[in-house]
Amino acid sequence: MSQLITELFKGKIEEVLKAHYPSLFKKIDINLEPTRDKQHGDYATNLAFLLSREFKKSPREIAKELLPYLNQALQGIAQGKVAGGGFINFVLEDSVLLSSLKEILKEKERFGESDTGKGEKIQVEFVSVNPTGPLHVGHGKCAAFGDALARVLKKAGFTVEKEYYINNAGRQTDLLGLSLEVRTRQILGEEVEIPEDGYRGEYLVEIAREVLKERGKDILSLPDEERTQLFKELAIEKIMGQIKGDLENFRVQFDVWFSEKSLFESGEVDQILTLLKERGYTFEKEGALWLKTTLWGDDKDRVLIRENGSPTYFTSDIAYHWNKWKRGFFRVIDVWGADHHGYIPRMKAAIQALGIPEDFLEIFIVQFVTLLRAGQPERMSTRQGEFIPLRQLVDEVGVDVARYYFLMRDPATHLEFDIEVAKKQSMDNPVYYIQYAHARICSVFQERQRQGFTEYLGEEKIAGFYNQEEREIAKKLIYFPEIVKRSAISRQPYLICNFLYNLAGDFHAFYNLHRIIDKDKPIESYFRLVLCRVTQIVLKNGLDLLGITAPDSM
RNA sequence: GCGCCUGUAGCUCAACAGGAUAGAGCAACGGACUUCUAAUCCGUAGGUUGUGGGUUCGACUCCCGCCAGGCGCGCCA
Repeated sequence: MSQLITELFKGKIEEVLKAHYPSLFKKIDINLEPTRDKQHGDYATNLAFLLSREFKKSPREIAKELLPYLNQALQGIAQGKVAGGGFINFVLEDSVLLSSLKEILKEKERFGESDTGKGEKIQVEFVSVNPTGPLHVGHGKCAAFGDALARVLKKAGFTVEKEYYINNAGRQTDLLGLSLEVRTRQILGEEVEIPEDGYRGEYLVEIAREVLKERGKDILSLPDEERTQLFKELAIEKIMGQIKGDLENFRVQFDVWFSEKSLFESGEVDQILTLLKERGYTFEKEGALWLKTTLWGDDKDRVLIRENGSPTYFTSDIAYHWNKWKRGFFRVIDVWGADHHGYIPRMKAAIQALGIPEDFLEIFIVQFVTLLRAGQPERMSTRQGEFIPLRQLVDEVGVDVARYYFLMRDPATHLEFDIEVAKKQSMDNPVYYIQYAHARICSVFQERQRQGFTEYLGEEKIAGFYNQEEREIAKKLIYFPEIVKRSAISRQPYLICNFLYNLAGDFHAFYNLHRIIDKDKPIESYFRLVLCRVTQIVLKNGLDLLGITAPDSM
């Protein structure tokens, strides 16, 4: 894989600093970034501002001093100029851009990869919805985020495992089983009511019908304990089946489906309790066993074992994270819905109570989605049985659009998702804008076929840019691996969305201004076709990271 | 009351771990298809970055106070 351009750059700048400012070179965090304004060249550094503090000289003066050395070190890569109050602006040599394009041609679908992650094992656990109902739109946002994040991390050189934690133990699942039994009885005409905290969603009626069809009504005459257990298992099995189906339909696949129940069966929950007791972080009060989470900044201590002797969800969660730790991950990332954010301090505390470094666990909170339809907000809550299933949204707008809308923003912010806008196949819709660029390129290649313009002129004919628009595209393309890297490190897949959107914009602008295939100018045409090919590769690779298709025609 | 998230153009959002004149799309207005997909492009207009202080060469960005909205504060999960 090719070296990241800014890293190459920074290495050279460091050499200069080392040679001329040896005392400072370690202290300074070189900031080199692509310029926002083309007038300022391709890359800029604020180095002189940082040095001026130490040397008590004006930044501009320092920049001027530094410039000859930098230009010498960057010979053949870029040349700099001093601008503004002390910025040093660099213009990349065309030859660097051109050779990078050739590398993209060679790397194809691998382009964008880097060794940022050094193969470190990292786990992304997401969705992990209680199997008490189908996935709704909010879960979709978690699913899109977790999945894209995993893809991005992998591209950046991490070894990634995607995991779903199945909450198949505890009181909620008991209630679920009970609710299903009630629904089944209701179908048979019995006058029974769903328990107060039970699940009232229509989906249980459906499942009840299935159960009756498959098992017959004899199921209801089984002995109490057996019957309760069976209804619980059936409910979980059916609902997990639905959830898996919904996720697959949404192009989300998991490497591991981890069962909460297994933590009890393996004795890990008991082990964790013993461990915490041994470490001296537990105490008894009011008949319950508590963990001193306040030692690590939690608001209050938390119950591990209830007065009635049963462990809380928190306890199995601790065992779960202990299990993750034992599996040798370098980091684990939990993606949680916004309603769980109050849970973060206690989980972080638990990690530390176990003696695990705090930064082992990263928790990302995904804020809610507000669905709009004709200006009417639609609310979601699994408990009340009022929600828009993910499946329904996907049926309406498609997987590509749904995924893109969920991914295009920082998940920590509230998302307004207007179904009507998303359905429009128009410029309101950024997904189509990006996909359209890809389809257009495909169509250019079809046109090439039709015109019989198929001769291969060879790399040596890639001589130089014919206009500014081509150069802009090339500049953007070579930055893709760095965007992937940044996206991975900051855990923000939406950077990929922004990048692709801008790249598509540059391509559309180029396309409208310049004829690509011109039989009278074969070398020029050939170069532009190469540029198209390379753009196509990057668009495709970027869309892959988002789990979105790159259509050949639209 | 406490905690977390959010506040940028009429609307939806950018601004890359403080950088140069705060940018896109939509909506409005005006242009570009006998030529590789007009789901596109080009242009005009639109701003006291919620508000008051502070930190510094420089603040949408960091710190403190206020205001507004969302969410959470169970021996539920």
